[in-house]
Amino acid sequence: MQRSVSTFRLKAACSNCNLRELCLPVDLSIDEMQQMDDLSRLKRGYARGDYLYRSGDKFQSLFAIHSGSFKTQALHEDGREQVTGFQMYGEIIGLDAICTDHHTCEAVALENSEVCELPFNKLEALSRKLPSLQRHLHKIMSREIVRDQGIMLLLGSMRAEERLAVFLLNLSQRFAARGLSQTQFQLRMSRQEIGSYLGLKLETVSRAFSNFQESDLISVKARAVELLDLPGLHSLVGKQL
Amino acid sequence: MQRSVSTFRLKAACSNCNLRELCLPVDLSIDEMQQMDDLSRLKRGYARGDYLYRSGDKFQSLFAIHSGSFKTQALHEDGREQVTGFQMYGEIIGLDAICTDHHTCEAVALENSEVCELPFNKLEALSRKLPSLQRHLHKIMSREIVRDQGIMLLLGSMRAEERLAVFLLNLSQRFAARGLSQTQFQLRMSRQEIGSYLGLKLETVSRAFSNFQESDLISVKARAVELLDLPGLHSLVGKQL
DNA sequence: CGCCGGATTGAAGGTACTCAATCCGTGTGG
DNA sequence: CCACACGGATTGAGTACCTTCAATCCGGCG
Repeated sequence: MQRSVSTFRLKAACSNCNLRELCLPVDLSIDEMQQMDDLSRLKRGYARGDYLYRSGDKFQSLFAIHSGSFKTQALHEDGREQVTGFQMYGEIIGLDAICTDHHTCEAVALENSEVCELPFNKLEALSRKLPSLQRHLHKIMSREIVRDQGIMLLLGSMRAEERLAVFLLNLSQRFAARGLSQTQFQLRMSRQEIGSYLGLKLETVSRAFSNFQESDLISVKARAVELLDLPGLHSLVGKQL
Repeated sequence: MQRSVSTFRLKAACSNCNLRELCLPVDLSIDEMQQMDDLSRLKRGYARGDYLYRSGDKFQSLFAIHSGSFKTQALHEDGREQVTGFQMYGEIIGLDAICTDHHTCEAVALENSEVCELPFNKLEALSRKLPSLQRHLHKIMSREIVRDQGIMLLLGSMRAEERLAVFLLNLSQRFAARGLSQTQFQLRMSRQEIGSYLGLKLETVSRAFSNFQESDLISVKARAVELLDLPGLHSLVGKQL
C-alpha cells in the first residue's frame, strides 16, 4: 500500500466522477482509490428542470455533481420557498438529509447535468476504513455549515447591493477555482432565483445589476455577466450599515 | 459485548457529561459506553461572558454543553458581528471549525456554564470503531446544516414579528424537550443579541415584544417571558408576504 | 408576426432603521 | 438611606431602503 500519491494521480483516479470536494485532498493508495471509484460508479444525467431529489424523499445517497449545476431550495409549510444554494460541478449535495433520513429540501438541475451517486452506507463503511476519507467527509459537512453561516450574515446584515456583490464575487471565485474566467460567465439562474437566495425581490436584484452597470462595476446583458472592477466590488462589501 | 442497552442506562452511562445530542440515540454496549465516557472526561466551568473559543483558535475539540448556555457569533472583516446561534445544555458546539482546522466564529457563555471537551481525533477514532456513533456524528452535523437553512429561510423571507415568533417557539420547544416549562422561561440573551440573531435592530425586537404583549400573545417583563397563546404565535408564522 | 417568459424601469407605499428621549432595575458611593 | 450612574429596555418621530404594483422591453419560438 503506497501512500503520498500525487494530486495529479488522484485526479486521474477519480476520473469517472469529478469529485473535486470529495477526492482531491485525500491521500490514498492505488487500492484505496480503486475503492473510491467503485463507490462512485453510478453516474446519471439530468435535464434542465429535472429534480435530483424532492423534499421528503428517503435518504439513500449523497450526490457529487460531475457536470452542470443545481439549485437547492427549501419549502416552507405555508408554501413559501427559498433557494438555499447553487451548486456547481465538483460539489457535494444532499447533506441535509442525513439527520432525518429524509431530504428536507429539493434539488433541481439548472442546466443539463451529470451526477454521481454515492450510497451513504458504503461511504460510511469506507470512511471507517480510511481515516483520511473520514476526515474529509467531516470537512465537507463542516464547510457546508460555515457556508450557511456566511449566508446568514449576508441575509441578516447586508444591504441589497452588498448582497449582490458578495454573490457575484463568490461565483467568480468558484469559476476561477475551476480554471474558468473569473470575470466573464453566464449565470445559470434567473433574477427570481438569485433574489430568493439573497432574500430580495427580483426587481431589487435587477435594479442592483443596473446600478452596478451604471457605476461601471460590471457589464450585464440578461444572464451574461462581466465583472469589470473586482476591487470596486470588493470595496462595496462591508461599507455601510 | 451486549447491545440493545436501554435508553435509561445510556443516560446513566453518559452521566459525567450530559451528552443529549451525542449519546442518547446511540445503541452501545457497556464497554463502548465506557469508551465514550473516557472520551468526555474533561469537564470545565465557564463564567458568564467567558469565551469558550475565539475566532481563529486552533481546532482541537468539539464541546458538549453540560449546563448553562452559550451564544456563537461570527465576525465579519469589516467589524460587523452576527450571532449565529444560541446553544443550551445538551447541544454540541464547534462543528464549524473542522473544515479549516481553526474556529471561524466565537462562543461566549451567556451564564455560568459547564462544558465537556471532546477531543476530535479521539472522537473520530472511536467513531471508526462504532458505526452507530459514526452515524450519530453525521446526524449532528447534518442537523446543524438543516438548522442553519431554517434560519436562512427566516432571515430571507420573514417579517420582524414572524421572526420573533419563530424564535420564541423554538426556545419553547427546546425548553420542553428538557422537561422545563414550554410557556415560562428566562431569556439568557439581550434584545441586542436577539436582534443580531434575527437580523433585526434591538429597537425592532423590543417593539415586536411590546406588540405581542399588546395582543395578549405573550407576557414579557425584561427577560422573563411567558407565552400565553401558543396557537396564536404559531398562526402568526407564515401569514403574509 | 405575435406570443410568452424573463428582465427592466417607474412610481407609490410600507416596514424596519436611525436618532433621540425616557424609563427601569441594579449596583455604587456619598 | 438616598442619590446617582449605568446598562439594558422601551417608546416616539422621521427617514431610508426595499417592496409592491404596473407598464414596458427584449429575445426566443411556434
